[in-house]
Amino acid sequence: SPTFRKDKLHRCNLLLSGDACVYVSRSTKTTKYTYVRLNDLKVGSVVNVYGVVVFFKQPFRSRGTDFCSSLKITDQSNQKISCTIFCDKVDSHPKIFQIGDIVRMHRFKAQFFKDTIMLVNTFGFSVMAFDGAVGGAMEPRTSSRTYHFDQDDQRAVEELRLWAANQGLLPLVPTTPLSAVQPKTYFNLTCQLLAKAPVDSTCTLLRVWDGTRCPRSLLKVIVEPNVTEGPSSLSSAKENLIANVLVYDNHVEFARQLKLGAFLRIYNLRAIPGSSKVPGLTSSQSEEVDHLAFHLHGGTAYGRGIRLLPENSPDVQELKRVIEAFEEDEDKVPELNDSEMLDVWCTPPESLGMRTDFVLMRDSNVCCLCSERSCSHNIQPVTLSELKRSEPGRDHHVRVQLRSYEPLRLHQALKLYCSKCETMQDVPDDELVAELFSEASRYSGPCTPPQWALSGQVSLMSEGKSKELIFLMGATLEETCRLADGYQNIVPVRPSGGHLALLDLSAPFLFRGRKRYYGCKQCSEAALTEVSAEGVQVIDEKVIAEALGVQLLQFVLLMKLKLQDATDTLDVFLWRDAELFFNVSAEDVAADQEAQSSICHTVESLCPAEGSTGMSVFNTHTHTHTIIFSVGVC
DNA sequence: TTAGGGTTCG
Repeated sequence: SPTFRKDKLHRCNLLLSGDACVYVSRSTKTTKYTYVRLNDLKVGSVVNVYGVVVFFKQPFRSRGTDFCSSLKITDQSNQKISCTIFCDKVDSHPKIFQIGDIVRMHRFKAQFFKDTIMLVNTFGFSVMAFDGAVGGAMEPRTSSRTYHFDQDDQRAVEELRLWAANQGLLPLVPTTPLSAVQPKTYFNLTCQLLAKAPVDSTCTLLRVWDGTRCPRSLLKVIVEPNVTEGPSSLSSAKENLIANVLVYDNHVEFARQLKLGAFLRIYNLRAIPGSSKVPGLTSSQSEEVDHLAFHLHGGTAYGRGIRLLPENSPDVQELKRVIEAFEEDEDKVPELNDSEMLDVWCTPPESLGMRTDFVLMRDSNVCCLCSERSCSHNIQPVTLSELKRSEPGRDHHVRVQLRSYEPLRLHQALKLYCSKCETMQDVPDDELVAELFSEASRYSGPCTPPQWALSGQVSLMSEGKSKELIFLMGATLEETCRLADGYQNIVPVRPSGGHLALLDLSAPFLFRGRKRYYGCKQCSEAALTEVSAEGVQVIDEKVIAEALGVQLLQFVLLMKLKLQDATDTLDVFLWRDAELFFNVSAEDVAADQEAQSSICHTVESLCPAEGSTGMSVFNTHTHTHTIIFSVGVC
């Protein structure tokens, strides 16, 4: 089509009939982009530029329909240029982490505003960001599936880094640890989110930490436990490190979307000494005077905002090291050293049997929905130290407190289990899956779909197609998910050796609504064959997995709990009966927010608040190498 | 279209 732009990706719906077949080729010829210096912008021209960020605002919701980012950049010409980006997709905005980051901007229009020239994005724009440190990672931060980045780009980034370093543009301390926060100052904080709670419609509480201890006592904000997302109580050592951050107004929406365990950078956070009134408090906070409160005021002045930092960013890696060091220190258990525990944590469960491990089940007394347990409840409780000395193969009751649990981030408790080879693995994160989709769509070539497959157009939001199976090629993860909203069964495929094949099995082989299904790499012998709907009411994941030669992986929950009584502590694993214990299915947990919240509530209700004498009774049954607990509450 | 850097209601 003449309306297609060369070297651009175009998306279109194709309606094919009969044996019609369409090949869409992508040019491998690369365009040479030209970049202009910031002192050479002509009003009205659309340009590509490189620059060092000297000021930025994270994307914020504008009064229009888009998010808006605001930057000021400079380059070797020393000209400082303001840039505005409007885009409804936050992901398309520049991912700026700190002053001194480098950006590459394509298709920005130079225009006049208040007697000065500035840049605004135009149709087809793209933005990339890079670490600004000399010798830093060259990996571009971009959401683009396909992007152009060659040696010239690398050189441009390196040159800007050197220049910026000589100009002293990189801040010496981009963020301040809690241990160095001064009262009455504004600072940037890199931290992990442990819990959050809405305070009122204009204010949300974020409980964060960075593993360092603020020498000043911190404001203790108490909100109703039932509105808190995340653990309502933590060990006192950990509690002392937690900063309560109150975020207001426009930041509330962003805060609401944050997931527990996320790594954040909060910009322009204000440390306020002394008492301050906090809405919705249930304790007499105002009497406390010598404490620091942290406020993220409303508005975007001075770049106020919050950004989610990716796990692989160097700052997050460093933060994790500090946090882990603290946790290791706190978690020292005499009978098991940390590396041993870590081994277990990362070891498939079949080898857990080689150790004295414990699996918890929830007792019928706790929750009426649970089935009756076979153990009897007139067994006298034993202490943990007695239990540890006992021979395997016996039933026990123990009266203990649940001191802590891991992982704090629920999604890490969710694992994929292969019943055939009995191995367990983490659920691949979206970033990895998206990359697999993107990889699969990059390889094109002649491809003959099997005779039984019909090619054609699909429209979104089709209902009642429970017997339909769609093989989808060349779509992104996002597109696949969107399509899965309307279709029951979607199998992503890629061309391979002239035929259709499944994607790498690290990616889900099947999407059914919000649910994703994975196959075992080791045990599957995947081949694309026709799935017969005959004799079945609904084509479900089992039918499809079997037809495709995929060994279906099962969602399971794995948690580590630390039990404590007056005599000892005991680390126990909750695995085989985790679903019964929580009264949710792991598969639902993978796709359903409500199931996730239900687990949080259960764990929190069993983890007694600091100083409480609340006790739980755990009934245990030991056999060979595993002790099974059945839990009741007294 | 929106914003167009420049501290707060809390």
